[in-house]
Parts: sequence; C-alpha cells; structure tokens
Amino acid sequence: MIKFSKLTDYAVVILAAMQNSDEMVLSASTLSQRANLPEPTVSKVLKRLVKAEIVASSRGINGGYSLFKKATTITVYDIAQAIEGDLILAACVNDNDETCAIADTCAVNGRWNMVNNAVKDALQSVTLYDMTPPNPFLSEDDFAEKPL
Amino acid sequence: MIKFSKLTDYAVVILAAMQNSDEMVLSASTLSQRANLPEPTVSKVLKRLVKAEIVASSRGINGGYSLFKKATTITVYDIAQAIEGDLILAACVNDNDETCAIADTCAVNGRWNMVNNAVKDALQSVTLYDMTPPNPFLSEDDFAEKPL
DNA sequence: CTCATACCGTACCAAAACCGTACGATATTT
DNA sequence: AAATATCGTACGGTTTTGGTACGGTATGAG
Repeated sequence: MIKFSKLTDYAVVILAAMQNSDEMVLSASTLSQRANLPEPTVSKVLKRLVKAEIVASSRGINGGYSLFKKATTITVYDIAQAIEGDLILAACVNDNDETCAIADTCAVNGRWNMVNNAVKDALQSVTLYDMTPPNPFLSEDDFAEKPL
Repeated sequence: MIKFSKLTDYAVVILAAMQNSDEMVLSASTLSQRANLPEPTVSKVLKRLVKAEIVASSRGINGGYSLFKKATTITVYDIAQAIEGDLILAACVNDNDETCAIADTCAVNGRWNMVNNAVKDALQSVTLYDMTPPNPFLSEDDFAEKPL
C-alpha cells in the first residue's frame, strides 16, 4: 500500500542523529557517518529540510546543520511534507491542483477529504521526539506493534 | 506525499456504484458505464476485490458482481489493502519482509510502528458507507475540509 | 448439447516516479 | 586567498504503476 519515499525515511534517521548528538552543528559528512548513509543523499535530504525550516544551515569552514525547532514540535507530517510535498491521498482532494475529469458525475466527490484529514491527523500526532529513543540501548521489543 | 494508486481510487468509485444501485448483481461492463471507466480496468479492480472477499462474483450468462459485505463494514483500509497490499509506510516496520540493512545501528528502530498503526487506524475509521453519498444531489461543499 | 455471455489468471509494454549522483556556484572562516 | 561546507540544478538508471490483451473456465438459455 502507500509508503513513504526512502528519502523521508532517511530524513527521520538523520534528524534523530541530530537530536541524539551533543554537538550543536553537524556537517553533512558527519551526519553521513552517524546515519550510515551516503553523503550526497544526506545532503539532498538536508537541503529540503532547510527549505522547510525544520533544520537551519550555516556555511563556511565551521558550518553545518542544526535543528531549527524542538523535537517535540516537529511532526512526522512536517518531515514527510518537507521531502515529498503535501498529502494528497487521492485525485479528488480539496487542495489538489489537477481537476478531476469526472468530478461532476463522480459518486464519491468530496468524500476523500475525510480520509485525507484522518491520515494527516495521524501523521501529525507523532513527533520527532516520539521517534527518537532517548536511550539507544532500549530493547526494540518495547515498541512492538500493539495488538488490535 | 504518499498517495493511493489510481486503481484504489477506481475501486472506491466502483464500490460506490454498487452500493448506490438497486440491482443485486452488476456486470463489469455495466459498472464500467456507471463509473465512467474503461472496462478492462474495471475488471482488473473487481478481480482483486473478489480475492479480498469484499465483492462476490458469479459466472455465466446472468453473472456479475455484488457486494459481499455491508457497506458499513467495508473500510477504506480494506479496499486499499485489496488493491495494493498491506500498509508498510517505511522499510523498518514490523510486518515487512525485507530486513533493513542497518537495523541494529538504526536510531529509530521500531519507532515507525507507531506511525504505521496510527495511519492504519485512520484508514479503518472510514467505511464505504461514509464514502457513499445516499443522495447524489448533495452539494459537495457540505463535505469540505474542516479548518485546523 | 451447443453457444453466447461473463468472469478468471497471467503476462506484457509504455509511461511515470523514484533514487542516487554529479557539477558548478556561493558563502564563511582562517 | 585558500580551504571547507552548503546550495541549486540537472541527469541517467532503476523500479513501480497503469492500461491492455489473450487464452481459459464456468453458467445458463435455447
């Protein structure tokens, strides 16, 4: 089914590395090592995070990147939006540009907005802080999927 | 950002047409006309809905398709799952087959499950009935996006 | 019993999206 | 002025998606 792009996945890992670090400013190459990802890719992700004002950048010889906001105020939705753009689950959603060809005859016209809003709320309910283990040695079983 | 495949979109339109119809059994060609979609595509969608037991099929000269369950019990998640498979938002989600290469060094290991579950809940909270306007002449403004 | 109808399963090709990388430009500190 | 690090754009290779085609199977009418 629907999945995030790999770059969004990387973005979370990179932001988690920044959150877990003591240093205030981290270069792309340092983050590349910490996140275990190729540097050009890390740079690409960071550029988009800067544009979305999730991360701040400074140039020059001691430059690098730093978190622009507190981890508790950065949601998964913010991160995914920075990398992939707005959430538009289906063609006929309100803020979609392209007009649906069969909109006037379509039986479900307008109804996708309910789903879109529900998913958006879900993505906004989880923050970077929630995604970032304060103690890296916690067992991963503690976060296993809850039973239905 | 993440979006449903067009086939999932079509599936909802087709199911809505079935829900809105008086006839119990509808052929693929009839549904093609009702949904304003090419017949081969409609057939492809219906086959997957049958396999997921959302729709029942009958062969022969008066054959066709009919809803297998009540519209109130068919969720958007069910439909999307029938067309696109399970919801796996990121590589490191519990029920994903492919093992993540950097799982043991990954800072966010296991944390995607929270997001995955939240989105799954959102998709399961909307049913086919919710997506199907009982009165086709309702204004679409009645379903406009709610302000944040 | 034959034939028309309608579903079934697989496979294929073109179009689109995604991923990773490269390159020249710009800014800042030593 | 030189070294370091970000910035913006752009480009191929790969993967995914969308639409279609084709031969097969089951059912019911005549």
